[in-house]
Amino acid sequence: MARTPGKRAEAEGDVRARLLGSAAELFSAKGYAGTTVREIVERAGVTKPALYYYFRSKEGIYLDLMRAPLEGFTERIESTAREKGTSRERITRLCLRAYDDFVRNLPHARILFSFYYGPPQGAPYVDFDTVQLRFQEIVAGLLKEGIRGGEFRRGNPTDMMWAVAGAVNVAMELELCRPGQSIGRGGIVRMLGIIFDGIAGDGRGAPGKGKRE
Amino acid sequence: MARTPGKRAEAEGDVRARLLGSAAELFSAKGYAGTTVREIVERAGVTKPALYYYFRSKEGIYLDLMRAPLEGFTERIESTAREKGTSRERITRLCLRAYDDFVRNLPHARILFSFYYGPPQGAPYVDFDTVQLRFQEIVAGLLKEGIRGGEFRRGNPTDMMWAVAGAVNVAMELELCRPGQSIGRGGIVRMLGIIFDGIAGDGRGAPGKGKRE
DNA sequence: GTCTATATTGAGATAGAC
DNA sequence: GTCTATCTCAATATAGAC
Repeated sequence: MARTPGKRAEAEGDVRARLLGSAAELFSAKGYAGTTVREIVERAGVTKPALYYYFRSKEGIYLDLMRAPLEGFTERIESTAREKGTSRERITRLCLRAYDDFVRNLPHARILFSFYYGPPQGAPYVDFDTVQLRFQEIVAGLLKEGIRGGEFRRGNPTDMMWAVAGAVNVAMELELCRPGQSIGRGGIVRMLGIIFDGIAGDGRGAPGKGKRE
Repeated sequence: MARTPGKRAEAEGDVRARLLGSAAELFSAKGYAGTTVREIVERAGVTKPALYYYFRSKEGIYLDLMRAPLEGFTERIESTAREKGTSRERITRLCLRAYDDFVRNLPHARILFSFYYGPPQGAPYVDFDTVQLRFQEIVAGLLKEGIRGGEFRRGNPTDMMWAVAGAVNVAMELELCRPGQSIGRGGIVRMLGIIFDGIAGDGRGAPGKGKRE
């Protein structure tokens, strides 16, 4: 709980915080199973018992690490979804907000993704699905609104949602796996533009600008 | 090399093949680091020295396992890309072919994905990037052709490629992470339809069918 | 609170019999 | 070719001094 720093508060600051930072980097780079307690404490400049003192186990420091970035994400997304605008604007804004959150917590996101797409590696379960499902529901809801209001064509909102989610995923995955080639926020806006306006056309207009004749 | 089965060829067949199958399932389910050779040999109904006899190490069986599904993929994709049709048909066919290959080798694909999105877990490097890049190049090439030929609007073919790749990825990831909700080949065709024709429109036509007035 | 030193377990790998 | 039995090492975790 409330921590009273010991007699000698070292230059680098709180031992607990250093351990958390060290664990984030290592889990992110080498995975849960691939990271050893020895590495975590060495990078933090302390010894093993310090880790076992603050967190009860390797699982403990992992869970403490993952709690923070997931908390609040859903609230931020839901509040963003309530902001005004056309359906198109609101969907774009929502995707950018999710992407911003992702980039802001890149090391944590890397860990979450590696468990989502990969095996659990013996790490304790962290509920990522609920957050993701909520995002998908909200996008699908905005698409339905857009269809009902005549802003979008009739069609299956679930399929549309997956196309949108695919675009956001691609941007995140590039940021994760090919940082040099990342297409960033601009890329998301351009991909969404393509999804909204389509690739097929009269061969003269550019997507997002090509008006019907 | 050529294998001469020992005096007693057991009911279940080749020990080597059983070991490979066992390793595929376990690596796929628990990751490389999370899988022990003890588990592999137990599931195969043999003992450790058998594994070390056929493959020289844990790394050895892993590499033997991953070689097969990657070999030939690029050739199949390139040959598919040469088949006739409109750009739109050819892109759709290409995406479906890649997806079919993915589904056919699901356990191997799961392992590849877990290393692509996650940390290497101490497993030896397998070149997945080259295969993926080639696929992306081919899709981008078909998109450029479609633009040049007037079938598609002008626009950035790289952005279009990412939108297409995102759709294929989503279908693969659903198959991988939510098999019950998988949207399958039909889902890919519908998402590509949305990407080609766009979501925005006159509010009356359905994507893929909505003709200009 | 943080250390040194150690217990304990389970991993990958091998020697050598058959 | 496949086994039993074992080696070696590194991992998580802890006891106990300061």
